[in-house]
Amino acid sequence: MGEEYFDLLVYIAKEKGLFNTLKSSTSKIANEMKVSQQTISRKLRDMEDLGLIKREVTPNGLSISIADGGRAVLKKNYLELEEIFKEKKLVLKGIIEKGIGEGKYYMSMKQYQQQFKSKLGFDAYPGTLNLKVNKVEVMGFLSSLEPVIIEGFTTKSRTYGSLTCYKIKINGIGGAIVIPERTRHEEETLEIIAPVHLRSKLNLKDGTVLRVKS
Amino acid sequence: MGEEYFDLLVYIAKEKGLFNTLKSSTSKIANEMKVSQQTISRKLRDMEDLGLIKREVTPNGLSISIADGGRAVLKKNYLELEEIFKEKKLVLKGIIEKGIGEGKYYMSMKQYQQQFKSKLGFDAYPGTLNLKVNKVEVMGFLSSLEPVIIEGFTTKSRTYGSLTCYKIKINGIGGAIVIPERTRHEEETLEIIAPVHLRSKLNLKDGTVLRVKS
DNA sequence: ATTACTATGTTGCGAGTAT
DNA sequence: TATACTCGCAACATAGTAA
Repeated sequence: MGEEYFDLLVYIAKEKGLFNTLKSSTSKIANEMKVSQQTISRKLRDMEDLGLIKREVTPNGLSISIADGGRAVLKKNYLELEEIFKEKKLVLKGIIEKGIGEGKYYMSMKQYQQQFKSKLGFDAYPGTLNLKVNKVEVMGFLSSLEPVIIEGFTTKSRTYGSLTCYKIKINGIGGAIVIPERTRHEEETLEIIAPVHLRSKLNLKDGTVLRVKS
Repeated sequence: MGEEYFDLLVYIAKEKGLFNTLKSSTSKIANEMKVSQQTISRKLRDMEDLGLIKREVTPNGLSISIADGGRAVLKKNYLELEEIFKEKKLVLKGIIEKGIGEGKYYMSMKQYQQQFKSKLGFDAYPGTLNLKVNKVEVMGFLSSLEPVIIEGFTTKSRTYGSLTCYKIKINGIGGAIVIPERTRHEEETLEIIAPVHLRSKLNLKDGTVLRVKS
């Protein structure tokens, strides 16, 4: 292939862009790229043969510009990487888990409820749906969403931490993923809130596969 | 460095994104990338050692996901290429040349003038300013601009070809670069039109260096 | 079927040096 | 100074095959 020419092609393009001519020397480029002068000399000759660059040798240096072939290689790689980074995961898959009851407890606090209403736009049903998910998939899914911070508070009996929420849709119903402060990073269960009791409304059972969308 | 792992990293990321796990086999990947099974096997092991991927070997295949190091490499390359492709040359430098008179001739045709007014937004002064420029710089400059096509027409005496125009600013005055149809590709002189006589308005003389902006 | 070892090609790198 | 040879060595790729 031609993988070994890519870095040098990027170097040239970064120096003077895709269309201008770079006046330099093999030793100068070699120094900056931390390889030998001989390697740069050989690579540039090879790249010229491959139609990646145009090259003109003068007594005291080189004139290098990127040829159509080189631009094509750069663009191909750019588009591939753009595809990778611009792709945002729109659906998260998980399996319904038996709730452990804690969600119901803190969900009922009016200090949280008021913020759910004002920041998420709905009165949350007092309880959470637990969804077992793949940790890395969650990262990809959440990374494209805007976090909504629900502030914590303290009562005379205990302290309630802040919550990070992400608005989602569950079978068309607007809800949110709720991640309590200081959740273990290895956590593989997400808690989901919604204005209705999702379990009965959507007839969900433990083990059901559920897809939520952003 | 690690240039030889880049293509494989891109392959994995394209398959399943930056966060999901790819279940495949060394021979399947080798087939698709047109290298040997042994090479893929070795490279994946190396990439795991380098912290580019996470890898799990099972009796009937592999689970591969991209690690933080791999994401860093991909992102670095993405940002470099984005810089190269997103950089739009905003200024084009040239030297005022003596006009050859032809511009003035066709500029006065009302069939062109009507289109200048409707498509470029100004009545063009009947004459062009000739600017000697670097061919490759022109390509970089024009590639980021929207071409405006002025249709050709035929009179009883001759045919007037279509013109490709690019709106620009010359010292703050809105004008356009005009490239006649079938211009020689090696042409190094651009013709510029504007609503005023640029030469007198801007006190330009032959040999003056002029910068036009998009 | 897998992955990955060993042995053997092949290619790339760079020190020395010619031009 | 510059580019670009030659050539010894190291790195990479692959065929065969073990596990």
